[in-house]
Amino acid sequence: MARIVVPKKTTKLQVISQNAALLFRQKGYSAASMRELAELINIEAPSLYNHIDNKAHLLQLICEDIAGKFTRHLEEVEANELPASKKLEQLIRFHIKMMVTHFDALFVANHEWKHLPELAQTAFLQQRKNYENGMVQIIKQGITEGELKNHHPQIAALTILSALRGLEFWHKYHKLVKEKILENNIVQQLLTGIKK
Amino acid sequence: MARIVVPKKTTKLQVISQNAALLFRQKGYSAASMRELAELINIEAPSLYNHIDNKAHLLQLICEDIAGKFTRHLEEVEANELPASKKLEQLIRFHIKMMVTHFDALFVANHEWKHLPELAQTAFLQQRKNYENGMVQIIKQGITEGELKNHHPQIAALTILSALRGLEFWHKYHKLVKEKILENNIVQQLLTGIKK
DNA sequence: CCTACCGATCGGTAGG
DNA sequence: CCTACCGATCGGTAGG
Repeated sequence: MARIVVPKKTTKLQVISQNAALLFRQKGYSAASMRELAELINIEAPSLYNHIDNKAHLLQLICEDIAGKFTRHLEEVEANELPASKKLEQLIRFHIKMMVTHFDALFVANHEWKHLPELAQTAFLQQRKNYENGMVQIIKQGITEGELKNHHPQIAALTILSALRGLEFWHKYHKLVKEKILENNIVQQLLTGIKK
Repeated sequence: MARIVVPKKTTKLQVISQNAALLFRQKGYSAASMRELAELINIEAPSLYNHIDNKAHLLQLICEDIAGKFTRHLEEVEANELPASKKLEQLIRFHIKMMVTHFDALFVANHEWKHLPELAQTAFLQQRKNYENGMVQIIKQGITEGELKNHHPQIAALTILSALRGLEFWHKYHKLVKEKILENNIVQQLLTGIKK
């Protein structure tokens, strides 16, 4: 039997949504026009609608992709039996990796989800909430096991998550500071603080 | 001579810009229309232009006000001779206070500054950069004096600032968790970390 | 502060 | 994938 090779083809829809992520990040979802997007990929604006339903549909693709990646990673982390601090470290490093490899889409998901249609927005926020809850559980585990300080677990999770969400402007330091150094500094600071 | 009493009058411009901050936060600058804004304060849209030059001018007022408040506070903190950790604590607590008292405007300044006209945007980013540099200097001072860990000062400053910028979704917890408890948790976590 | 209104631009459709 | 085009909405002005 012949080996079936599935070529890793980039579909037109993928090209469109990648360029949409770039454009939405640069100008914001509302200020970005479908005509600009079309120009980026050298077609006329109406041709976009052979691949997508409407503008919001594009935003939905971007946000769902990002949410799915984080959700799946959390599940992987939860599946392993590790100390809480190790799990947190894995989550933190994944955030940094995503910021480097999926900068535009992650930025858009973080900033433009308010413009999602109602159903998609509800689903997106639910996944976000689940992710947050997962981190809270890990922190509770760490407190129970005596590894972490007895902080308010939800505040602790939100503080870490908001620090990571702010990773955006670390993107430009990515060229100035070696990535691993950046990553290790952030991990260390979020886990053990800055004070001696 | 008669005592001159200056009444603390809220000008129409202030009413407009407060409502603009609310609207820009809720819908984003680009998606918010001047007609909606006018409706919020029960006048017709063209009447807005008796008080402002244009839509961008409103965004400018909001961002400049926020930037000015942070800049002045930093200068106050720098003027006192205190250990670096105390200075950082003051900055952190001020951020939290601003998030509670100027939520809309701070949110808009953080999220919508990209839509500022070029000159205003340059000035805004310069003030932000100065603020960041001020925090870096404080961290360097703390390292020199042996009080803080020898972290990369700029990464440390950006990590703290991005955590604080994410304060947005703590706004809703403000009713659930007592403000001082929230504040103390955040200060402690950012300074000393979560790990035992 | 209002009415009346304008030019520009938008997302999207029809039809091929 | 294109040309031709539409209805809606936008920021803003004129004139009082």
